[in-house]
Amino acid sequence: MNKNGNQLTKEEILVIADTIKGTTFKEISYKYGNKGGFGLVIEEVFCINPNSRPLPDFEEAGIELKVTPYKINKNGTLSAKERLVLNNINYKNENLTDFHKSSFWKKNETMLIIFYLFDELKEKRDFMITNHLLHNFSENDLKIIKDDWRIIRDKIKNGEAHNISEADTLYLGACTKGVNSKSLVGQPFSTTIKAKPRAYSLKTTYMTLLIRKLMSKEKIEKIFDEKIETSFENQMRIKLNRFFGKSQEELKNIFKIRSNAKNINELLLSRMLGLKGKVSKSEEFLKANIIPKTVRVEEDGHIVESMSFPTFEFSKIINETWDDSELRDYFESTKFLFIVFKKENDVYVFKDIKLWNMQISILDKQARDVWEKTKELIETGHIIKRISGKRRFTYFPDTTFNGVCHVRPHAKDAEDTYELPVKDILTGVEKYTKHCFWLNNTFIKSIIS
DNA sequence: GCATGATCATGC
DNA sequence: GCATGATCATGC
Repeated sequence: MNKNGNQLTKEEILVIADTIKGTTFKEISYKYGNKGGFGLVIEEVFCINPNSRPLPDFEEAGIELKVTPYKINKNGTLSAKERLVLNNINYKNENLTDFHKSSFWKKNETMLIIFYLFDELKEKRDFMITNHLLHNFSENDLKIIKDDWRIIRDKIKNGEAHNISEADTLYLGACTKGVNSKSLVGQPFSTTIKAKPRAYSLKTTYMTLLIRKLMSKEKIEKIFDEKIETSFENQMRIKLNRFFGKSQEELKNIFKIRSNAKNINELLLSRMLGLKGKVSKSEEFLKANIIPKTVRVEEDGHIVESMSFPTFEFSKIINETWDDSELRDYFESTKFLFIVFKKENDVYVFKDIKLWNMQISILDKQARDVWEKTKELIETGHIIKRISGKRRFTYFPDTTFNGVCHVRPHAKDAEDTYELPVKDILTGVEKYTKHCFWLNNTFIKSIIS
């Protein structure tokens, strides 16, 4: 074997990668010496020294080495266990003018990704390396990643490095990277506000798709076989152009859909984009973690309904802190595609689409306030305010609380409940109708217009 | 008329 | 059976 990993050729690297396929970390470190973490063990195999240089690990071959876990879900599908964390972003030194000169591109243009199977029932040293992939970004992925990079770059340029959210971008993220959430670093375009240290990363959902394409046979449809020329959102708009202005009924006729399912609009969008399956199961939506949502606008421009999200468990929320809460994680990692229908001459007409994610400043202020208030009410048993006939009114934050979101029932019926960790003071009930966080209709209107 | 509680329709 | 997406319905 070559003594210096930096000098290995691509072919030599792939040969070595083949030799560790099907082995556990225990077996490898027995053979090569145990230097600690998984990444270090693998670097030992390839005779490269840990470094944080701006160049790829295999300098000559131009390949960066990555080691990452995946898992088998309860339903048998595979998922990445975590995002793939790449190089740190040095806010002050990053090249902010040219993507091809950025630290991201210089280091990660080509990656050898080694996958190991995570299993919570096993000890870490028994995890097995099962696959590897020499990864180059496809043309369309690269287009999207360049746009993502510009979004991150613009935040830094605008002195907004502290407001970067993973959901701002589609595939390439800028994840926080610090010993704890309190460590902060300076940023070049703001003298007053420090930001969390961050690293480039490929989103968990992006990694999941890589894994499924590599290891499972399931067919995943792509929205874009053609080259993406403009932004992802605009490219979809171009595809949808001939359907704007058509009513729901017209669209149902065009695609011969008879269903009255409540997700009919997602089905229609899928057909309009030329997909056989659902748009939420398309490669692009899965990779970027985009959830489609219907918005109905009335003739005068107002929106009647607020927007629901998955329910939360009362007993879970009280054991969370905001920073590690399910709600924060959800809005920090999820993008939404609003499918906008507007009422015209008594029918709802397909108007437009809009990609949206909650900005960090709103997430960590208004959404947090609603969450903290909700947690406090559950902890103290202040749930029911009064009862009126069959209806039970609660203390949960309502639409007037701060104009962004509120808490309301979201269940099959009133008897569809989760346990309350603390009995309700007024009635003594120990379980309550499932609730979720809702985005206010007025807030959605402000996003759409 | 709007806010808030309640519930529907479907698919997995 | 239930999560999900969506909308209905009551009463203030």
